[in-house]
Amino acid sequence: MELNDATIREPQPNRRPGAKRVVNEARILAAAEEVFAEAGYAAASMAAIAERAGLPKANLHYYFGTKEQLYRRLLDTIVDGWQETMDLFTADSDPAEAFRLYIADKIEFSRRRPRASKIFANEVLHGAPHFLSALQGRIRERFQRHCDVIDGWVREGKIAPVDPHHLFFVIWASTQHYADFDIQVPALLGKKSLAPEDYRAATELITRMVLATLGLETGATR
Amino acid sequence: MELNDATIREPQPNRRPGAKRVVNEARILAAAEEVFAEAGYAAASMAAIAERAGLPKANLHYYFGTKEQLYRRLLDTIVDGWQETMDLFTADSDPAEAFRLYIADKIEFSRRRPRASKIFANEVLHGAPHFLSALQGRIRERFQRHCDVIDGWVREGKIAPVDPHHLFFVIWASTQHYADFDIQVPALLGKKSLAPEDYRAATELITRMVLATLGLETGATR
DNA sequence: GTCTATATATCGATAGAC
DNA sequence: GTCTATCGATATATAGAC
Repeated sequence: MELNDATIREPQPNRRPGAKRVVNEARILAAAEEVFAEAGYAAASMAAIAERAGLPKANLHYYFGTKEQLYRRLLDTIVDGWQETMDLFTADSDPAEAFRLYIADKIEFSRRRPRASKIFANEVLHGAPHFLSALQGRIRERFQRHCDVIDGWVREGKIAPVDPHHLFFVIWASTQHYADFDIQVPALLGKKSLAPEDYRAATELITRMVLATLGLETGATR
Repeated sequence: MELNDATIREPQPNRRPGAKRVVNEARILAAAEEVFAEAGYAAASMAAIAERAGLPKANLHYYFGTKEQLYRRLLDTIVDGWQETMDLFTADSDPAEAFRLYIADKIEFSRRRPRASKIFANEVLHGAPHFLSALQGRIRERFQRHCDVIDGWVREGKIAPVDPHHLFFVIWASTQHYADFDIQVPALLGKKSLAPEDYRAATELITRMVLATLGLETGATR
């Protein structure tokens, strides 16, 4: 379709066809992330998402079909970038530096996108009905390869013997705790919300715990 | 009321009056723990709880009034026993032994009552609407006293310097992970469900991490 | 105390006018 | 493409017979 007078009735004639779809889908996804994180999948309502997106409820179904399709689209985008961070665990990377960067990255994600972390936590908490097959399939396969790298470091004597699976479970649990429990943590610290120094304290403690366990502690805790 | 012929129409005449109430409330609470854990508060239905308890839906309202009252009763009983375990952190207890026992106890709770842990996690995850005031009040006060004990150990040189708040956050996150994420953990391990040795591996790793961080590692990892 | 029947509200999803 | 009106299902809660 050419951009001539025939397109004059289009709301934004200077954009390519479908531009409005892109904008509206982004608005809906942003609203959906908020509502799904606050309420959970089952309790989230399409009406609430529509209201927060500033669109009629029927538009959501026009763009995404069903509530489940909208949710899965959101869940996929969250998890896709999830494992990429783990790619810094390669056979020839420096163990201490790799764990340092990984933990800092995970805490930073908890600070910047707590809602994404909460959506994932809620999904797993209630049996991962939309995600179990991926978890048993591609997610596990990639996770196992990263664990193999850690096992290699152990065999080479670069780090103390450790079960990499459980080590990652502890790192994930600890770092994601600062997103998923971001109501409880400041409440127990007697604060209204978490400040940058709280995230820094968490990063340093978790890093120190991991490095000490692996015999990589360089001495001072900084 | 005497146990004479006048009581013959009672279903269980040998029990005291109100015994049936006790039995039915227990059945309802047990069913509610399952349904609330699987679905979350908002998505759990009184009909589902009634079905699992083997009682008509109206009986639940007769015994507990509203869905929220039933939920709060359940939440309170869960959290009440929660902090008691922390009482083994006293000024004159042995630090290494206290953390060893505490972590083992937390993992054992995750293994035996994963649903209780999930109900609590779901509550906090979605803003703790039924629990925030307790969290900012009595829970925090008691937590702070336990943190003061740890601070005392640091001043006396019994353990390496550490922020007790964040240390407990990491311990809670790691131990409760094996309940709240009990779908993900076996899936990533390539198992159908967690075996006793998995919980033992988790306990030993978390204990080792904490003791190493506090300078309490006795040498061999066992 | 127990349970059927139902009131009222809200859910996801869609038909159909524009 | 957009939005109003509405359908059928399901939610919490309760009235009232037993």
